[in-house]
Amino acid sequence: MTTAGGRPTLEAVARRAGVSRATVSRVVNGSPKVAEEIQARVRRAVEEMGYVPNQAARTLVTQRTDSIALVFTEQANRVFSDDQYFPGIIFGVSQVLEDADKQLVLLMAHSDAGHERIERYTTGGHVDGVLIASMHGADPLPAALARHRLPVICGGRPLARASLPYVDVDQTGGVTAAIRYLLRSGRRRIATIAGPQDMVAGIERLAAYRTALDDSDRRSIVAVGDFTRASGAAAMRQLLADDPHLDAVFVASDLMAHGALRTLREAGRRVPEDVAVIGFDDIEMAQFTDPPLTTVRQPIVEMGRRMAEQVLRLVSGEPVEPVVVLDTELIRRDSA
Amino acid sequence: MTTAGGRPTLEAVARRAGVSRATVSRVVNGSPKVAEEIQARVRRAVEEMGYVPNQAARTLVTQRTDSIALVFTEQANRVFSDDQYFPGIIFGVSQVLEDADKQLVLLMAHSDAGHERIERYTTGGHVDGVLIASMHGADPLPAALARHRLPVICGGRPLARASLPYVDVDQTGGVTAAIRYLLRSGRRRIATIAGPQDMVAGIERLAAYRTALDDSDRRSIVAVGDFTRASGAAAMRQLLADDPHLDAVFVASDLMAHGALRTLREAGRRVPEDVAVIGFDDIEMAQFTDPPLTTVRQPIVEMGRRMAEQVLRLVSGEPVEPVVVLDTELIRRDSA
DNA sequence: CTGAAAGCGCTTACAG
DNA sequence: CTGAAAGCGCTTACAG
Repeated sequence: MTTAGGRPTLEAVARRAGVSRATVSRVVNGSPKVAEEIQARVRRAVEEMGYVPNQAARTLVTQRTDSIALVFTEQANRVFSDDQYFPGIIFGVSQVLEDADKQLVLLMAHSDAGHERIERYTTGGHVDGVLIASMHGADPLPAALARHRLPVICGGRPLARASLPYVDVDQTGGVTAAIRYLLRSGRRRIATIAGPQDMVAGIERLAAYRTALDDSDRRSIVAVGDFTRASGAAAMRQLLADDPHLDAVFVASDLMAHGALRTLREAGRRVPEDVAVIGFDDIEMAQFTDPPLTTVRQPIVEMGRRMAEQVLRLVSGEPVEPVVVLDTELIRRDSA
Repeated sequence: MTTAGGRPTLEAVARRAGVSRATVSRVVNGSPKVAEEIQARVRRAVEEMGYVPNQAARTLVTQRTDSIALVFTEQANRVFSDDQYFPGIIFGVSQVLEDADKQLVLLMAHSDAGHERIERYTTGGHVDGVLIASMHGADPLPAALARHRLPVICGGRPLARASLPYVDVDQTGGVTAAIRYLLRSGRRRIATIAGPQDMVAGIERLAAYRTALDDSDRRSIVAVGDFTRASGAAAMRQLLADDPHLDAVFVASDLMAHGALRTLREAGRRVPEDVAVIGFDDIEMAQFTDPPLTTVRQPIVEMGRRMAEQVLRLVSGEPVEPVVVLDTELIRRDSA
């Protein structure tokens, strides 16, 4: 009694061990109320036959999949660039899921059809819970998932009205620390390169920049990028054209800051003497730019970990805090 | 007739449409031999009830999962750094799988227990095929999978004796082009920072460097890194200590080259005047280093795509070429 | 503590 | 073209 793939079934193991299917099932699932001796016999049979439970059959009856989906809906340009966000989140999530013996199913959508496929897949009972790693605009997915009563945790505050539990970093605190530092060190014309304004991280960092400047009565000088280096380089050119006398720039991601640094070098501006630059992220690269980048550190891997922990809690019916905010920290290097 | 999760079943749809389960199943699966009118009736019922087939039930009978596993067995330091390899492969694979309506299941192992879990999972009938993205040493996983007759495609030539189909880039061609270029431009002491010597990419790039130098009768000067920036910076320091007069260095990855660039700057060496630097990868960052990096471009996303295409072919019973090698190309910028 | 039996939600020959 | 029925490989009350 083996499957088409040649794998032995519960039935086969039971026969070999001279017990019923039910007993083998209990042993395999670690039920305590099986006689020692029989347990040993079953275990031996399992071992000898290389038995592995068929997950589909198990899922069909238990209604559990032991899988968690991690959803990225993102354009090529960002995933493709060496943005640290994606691998960082994936890494954190996979660590926690690995410990919990859950499977990580990665769902990526690069198109509308892909979006629909993701909705079908997640609401189709393939996974026990969903992690949404990045959202653009008022993504309808979270609400759709909530309607199906699927446990969902978002990375970053969802922009849609639906209130779902999420994990985020203290964007405002980080940006405020950066701007205050610039102010304290005597910078007078502080510009910013903002992130995409359809993403909450982009929106919140820009808002925090504005608020921090308002307090100090400096005027804001803004260009918008999309978190890639190329966009940072272009935004810096625009900023320099808009205000040739700017003496500082807060950049909403390290990658964009890297692009801005190149533009500044090409324009003959010295960093930090002429222009101070502060990034956001503190990816490894920040230590290797010229000059090394002063930046706001956000704990991306930790964010992935917390998201995974929260969804696991939800899956097992425990309550979770609706909002988890992780600390950010200004890391001083040489660029400001 | 709905499931515990509240989702409607085939049975429920059939009842509503006034037909049998078999007929609904045929319509849902696109069987052509169902009367037009009945098809319409069924489709409407499906629509109205928001029916989505239960994948577990389907898998149980068809023995297909419509999922493909992508396996990474890697230390934290590499996944965690902003290495382009992982997201690039994931991106390429996910594009192809998305088009084929297959699911990407990401399997990561950071520990021995994780390794075992992956073997259990993949051989346990959860996926139709496996992609192994990076291997260290003579990883036993490929052989284990082959034993279970699971379709497997490797990224890079497997080091273990087992001969499995793989997709790779033309490592030797790329390295040779780099070294010859250095030679032609009159460099006399050409060092290398090699990748980890338990990975085939590390091994082959070093071997190609040696061969190319042998031909020219220059002696080799070698330091070994692990593909991270920090290791590149350290290796460069060692190289400078070993041979203060070196005038060129071929670095086996762009990230390590970035680290090497910083060390050279700290040591007061000008690039390319004093020391020419050539990297390998051509990730986005290479355009933004100071100076912009001359490097060997390898098509990582394309490699992911090809791996996915191959495994899909295997899954559907078609034959595949045992070896696919993608071209590499020397990209000239300012560092050499 | 152990087993017989029902049932999870599908697909697919087999009849008609 | 359509339906009744068997069966995929498990888990889990229910008896005993």
